[in-house]
Amino acid sequence: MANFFARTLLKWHRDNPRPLPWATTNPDPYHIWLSEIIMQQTRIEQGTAYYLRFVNKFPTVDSLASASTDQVMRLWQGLGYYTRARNLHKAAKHIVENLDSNFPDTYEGLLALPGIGPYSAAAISSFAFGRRHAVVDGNVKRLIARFSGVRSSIDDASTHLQIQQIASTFMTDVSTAVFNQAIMNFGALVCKPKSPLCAACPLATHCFAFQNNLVDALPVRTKKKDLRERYFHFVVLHYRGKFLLQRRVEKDIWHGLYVPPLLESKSTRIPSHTRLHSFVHGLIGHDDIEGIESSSTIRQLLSHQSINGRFIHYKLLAPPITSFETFVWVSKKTMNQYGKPKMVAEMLNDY
DNA sequence: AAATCGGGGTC
DNA sequence: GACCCAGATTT
Repeated sequence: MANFFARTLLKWHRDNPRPLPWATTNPDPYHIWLSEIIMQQTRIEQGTAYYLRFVNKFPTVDSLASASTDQVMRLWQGLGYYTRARNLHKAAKHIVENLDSNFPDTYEGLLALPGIGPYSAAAISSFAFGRRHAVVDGNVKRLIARFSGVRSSIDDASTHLQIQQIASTFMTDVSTAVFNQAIMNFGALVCKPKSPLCAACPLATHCFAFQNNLVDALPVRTKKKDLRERYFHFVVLHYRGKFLLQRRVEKDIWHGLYVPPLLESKSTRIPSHTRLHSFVHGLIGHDDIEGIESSSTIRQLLSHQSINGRFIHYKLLAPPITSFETFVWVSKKTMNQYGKPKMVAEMLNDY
């Protein structure tokens, strides 16, 4: 079975090339690493443009390490899961400062870097250094759950381990890098989540799900919980051609991005005049302001939250008295230096 | 083990 | 709308 799987998979791979900018005949570990971090939980079609921008702006790990946090976050804007960007930057600095700018060339060495977990350690160690570690990503879990008839939830850690072992068995006696590339491509292009191409699938003759009419029932996934509704009232303070942005800090969404100061509430209802003025006073030390306009509510769905955002604009009638370390007063021009969440970037572009 | 972290494409 | 993506990290 293992022999059939690998032989068939690799033949399909030869017949169906999928050019990827970072997968060249002479792979650069920096390029492989960069691509793997960017592609975590991201479709190739979405992430490739970001990869090209990063590798163009930061051609080497040294150039990435010397960049500012704001530069990195700005380039990452729109890609989501921003902890990836901060860990990418942290790892780059670590490699330059402590590893003489050389990437670890083992699975364990890579795993120790921030932002690199089991999948990325397997991917980078195999693609860049030819190490024998089978990758297990969403594609591989789905494909093997169907092919081998894995009935337990692919979200369980024990199932993940089981699939990892099956993949390792299938990988025997073939090039690790080619096998890993092939199995992910196959999962993405043939054994798709919805409407997989079973009629054209070369593995179908030995596929448990196909033979037992369970293709739509596998893989089994754990039901996810409902979204948390949140209501953000962004307060946009305008003063002499500039407006205030604030860097978001840890333990919430959009860490490291910049947003107008926001007042969170339990409903879509606009906060009271009193509460808004008190909030502004806490920010700039006075509330000598004049309301300009308020937007309607904009809804943005995240993986675990539903954000209902509203923008309330004020003009300052006196200069700000107080400030905070996270504040930046930006103009239309300088605002582009800072990474912002989608709904904030769109509001500023439209305003 | 479960929760958390974005945004976009696809059906 | 629901699902899911070259997952990792924290709780």
